[in-house]
Amino acid sequence: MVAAGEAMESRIGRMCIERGLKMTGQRRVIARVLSEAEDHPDVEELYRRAAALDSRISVATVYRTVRLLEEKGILERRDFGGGRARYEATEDGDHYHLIDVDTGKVVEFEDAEHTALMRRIADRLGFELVSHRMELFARRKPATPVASDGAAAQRAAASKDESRR
Amino acid sequence: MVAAGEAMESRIGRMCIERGLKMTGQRRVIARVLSEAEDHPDVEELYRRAAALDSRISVATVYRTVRLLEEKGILERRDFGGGRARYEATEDGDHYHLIDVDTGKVVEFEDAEHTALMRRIADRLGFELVSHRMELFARRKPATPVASDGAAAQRAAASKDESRR
DNA sequence: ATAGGTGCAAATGTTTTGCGGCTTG
DNA sequence: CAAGCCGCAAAACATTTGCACCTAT
Repeated sequence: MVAAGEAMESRIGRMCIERGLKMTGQRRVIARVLSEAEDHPDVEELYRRAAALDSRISVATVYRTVRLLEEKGILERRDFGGGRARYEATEDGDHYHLIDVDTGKVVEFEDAEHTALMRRIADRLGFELVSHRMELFARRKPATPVASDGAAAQRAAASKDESRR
Repeated sequence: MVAAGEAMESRIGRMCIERGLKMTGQRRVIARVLSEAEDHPDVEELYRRAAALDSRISVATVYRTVRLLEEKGILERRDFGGGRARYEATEDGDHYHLIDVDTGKVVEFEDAEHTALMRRIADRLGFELVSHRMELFARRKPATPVASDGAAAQRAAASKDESRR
C-alpha cells in the first residue's frame, strides 16, 4: 500500500506545483478530494468532501480553486443539466458521457470514430476544431427479451454512482 | 408579398393555437418575434425585440412563454456557453451547431451519420437514446495557403450573425 | 364566468467579488 | 516581504414565483 504519509501530495496537488501554484492548506485538501473523486461532483459536493477533511474551508475557495484549475487545464467543467456545473480531472483520451435520465447516473465511454468525425466536420465548414462536447441522455433498456446476448455488453463502460439531481 | 395584415398569425402563433393555447397580445408578439428570428436569441434579446413591437410586455412573460413553448415542443433550448439559454424553433431534421470561439457566430450543420452513431452507442451500452446534444467550438481557418481549394467550401453551412457573448 | 395570463417586485439558486487579514515562496 | 490566498458577507446574474389584477374563450 501507498504509506499514506500526511503531507503527501495528491496527483492533482503535484500538477498544481508543476504549474507553479501556491500550495495552501485548503488548496491541498481540494486537490486531494479531486484526485480521489471517481465521479463528477459539483462544487457543493466538493465543498462537503473537503470540509469533512478540514473544516476551515469555505465554498468561495472551492469555487475559486475549481475555476483556477480549469483555467490551468487541470480540470474540466461539465454540464449534465440540473443547474450546477460538475467537474472532473482532465484525462488523456477524449471520452464522453451518457446520463441515465431516470437515475442521474453517468456512464463514460470512448469513441475514437467520433472525435475524428467532428474534426472532419469542422474542417469541411472551414474551421479548426478547438473543442467539442457531446452528451447522451438515455434510459436503461428493459432487458433483452431472448435473442443473442451473452457477450452483448461492453468494454468501455464504467458506471459510476451519482444519483443526485 | 404576404400582405402584412395586422392580426395575422405567425407560424409559431399558429402552432400555439393548434395546441390550444390562449392567444394573448403579448404571446402573439413573442410568437411573431420567434417566427422571424433567424438566429438563436436568448431571453433578454427576445424581450428587446418583442418590446420594440409592443411595449407592454415584461421579461417575466418572455420567460414564462419560452418555457411553455419548450414544454409544448415548439421551441428548443440551447446552451452555447456564456450563461444564458438560447432558443430556436424546433425543426424537422436533427441539426447541430458549431460556435466560432472568436466571434460567437453560430453555424448550423446536419449530419445524419452522427445521429445514427449516437443511437448505436447508447444501444451498445444497454440504453435507449432519449435525446442528445453536441456542440463544436472552433476557429475559422487562416485561409487555405495554396493547394486545391476552388470548390473547397460547403453546401450545409448557413452562417448566421450573432456575435454577442 | 372563469381558467389562465400578466406585470411587478420579491425570492431563488448558483457563482463571483470586495475587503481586511493571513500565508506561502 | 511581496504576491497571492482565504473567509465572510454582499453582489451579481439568470430565472422563477406570489399576488392582485386582467382577458381570452
